[in-house]
Amino acid sequence: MASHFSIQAQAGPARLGRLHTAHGGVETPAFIPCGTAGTVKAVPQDILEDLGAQIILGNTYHLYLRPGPELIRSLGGLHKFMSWGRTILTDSGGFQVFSLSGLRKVTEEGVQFRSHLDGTTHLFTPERSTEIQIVLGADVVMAFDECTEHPAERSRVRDSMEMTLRWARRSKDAFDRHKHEVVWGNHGAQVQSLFGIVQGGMYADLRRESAERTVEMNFAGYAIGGLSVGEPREQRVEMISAALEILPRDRPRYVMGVGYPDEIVQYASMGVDMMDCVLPTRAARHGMLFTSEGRMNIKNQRYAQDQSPLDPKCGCRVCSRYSRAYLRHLFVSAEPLAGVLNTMHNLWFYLDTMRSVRHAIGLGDLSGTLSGKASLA
RNA sequence: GCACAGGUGACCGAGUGGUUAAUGGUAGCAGACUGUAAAUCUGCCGCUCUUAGGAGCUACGGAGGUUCGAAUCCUCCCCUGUGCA
Repeated sequence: MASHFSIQAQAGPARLGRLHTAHGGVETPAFIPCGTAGTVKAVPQDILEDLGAQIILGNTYHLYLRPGPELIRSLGGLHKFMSWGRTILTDSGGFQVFSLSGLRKVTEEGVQFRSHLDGTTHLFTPERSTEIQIVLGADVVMAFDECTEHPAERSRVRDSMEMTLRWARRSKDAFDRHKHEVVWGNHGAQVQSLFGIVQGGMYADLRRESAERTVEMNFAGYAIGGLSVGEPREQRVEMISAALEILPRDRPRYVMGVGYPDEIVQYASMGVDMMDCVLPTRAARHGMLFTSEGRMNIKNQRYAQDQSPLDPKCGCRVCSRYSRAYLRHLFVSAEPLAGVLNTMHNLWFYLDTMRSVRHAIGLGDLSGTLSGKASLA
């Protein structure tokens, strides 16, 4: 059996749902912390569980380069390797086609990367990416796509989109071909599922077409990719709307790489079920914290003697125990604990925001959630 | 006391006649961060004015001097380090 998705309540276009995988349920709308290299940076797995993360994201490209899929397979798969018993979604490496643009060459066959670690050359194809993700043991496998750069001419976006569609087909074929080859632990059955990815740049009609043609391939879920690449927010919303028009309502819909707290609330209210973003974790390590009052930079001089918690309205372990003055001290002193505590807070803020969103959808009214939890940029 | 070596902006440390308010670091102040090449990157960082461009002032231990022009050359003095007495 493959993982499946069920919807429990709706509030307008927003849905309260549950994604079932071999590693437990994921209540949606869900925020997915990014754990690129087999770790959500700065946070131990047990704390991640305490924060309420039900799913995390791993990255095929990074784990492939180091420590390598065969090593992870030999150690029992990514879940066991990193001691994470809940759901894992792996990104295919498609985003690295974008972010490592100076280190790769794209052809129809796939993408040739020069490793950012040691300069060696590696070929990623839809087949290879899919196989690696299967070997890693990801619960949700992402199709290998090209995250198109922005801005881009329409013809360039169309070509890129067409290639992503062909790569989606190849990913799907590879997935169907291999998915019974790997049997993990006590589950006794292969229970991974594959999501397709909608592209189409900043052209709404291309977004719709990409969605239609991706849906024709019948994936377990659908992602909307190629966003948060420098476009204005209104445009992003427009592209998400265009794709959501087409994507089936009975499958999970996942917007990749977003966003600020108020953004994820907004997208959830539009009917998006899953979102991931490095922002809360990266920003935390850089001293930027999200609070009910907006964002704050903990390194600011004005917090040097501030004995109050980061966010008086926050229920997280960091806010209930440590002062702004102490957190500032840790950050300014470059103490590793600064990154740990800051990340714990930011992730709690995101995950708690999603809990509020789910609660509101359950009550049938999302109206208060946006303003109540939003941390404006 | 003698001999070397030095004294540069908050600190460390380049510069050895003009393009030098003075390279780089550090510290400080602020900003950015969206499927993580990110515990990273960017800006500011002598003082006073200015709407911008900019203007004025002060500054390379101290005091003199040479020169059109000195952190840079000369003289004397003060101080620091090392070595010898």
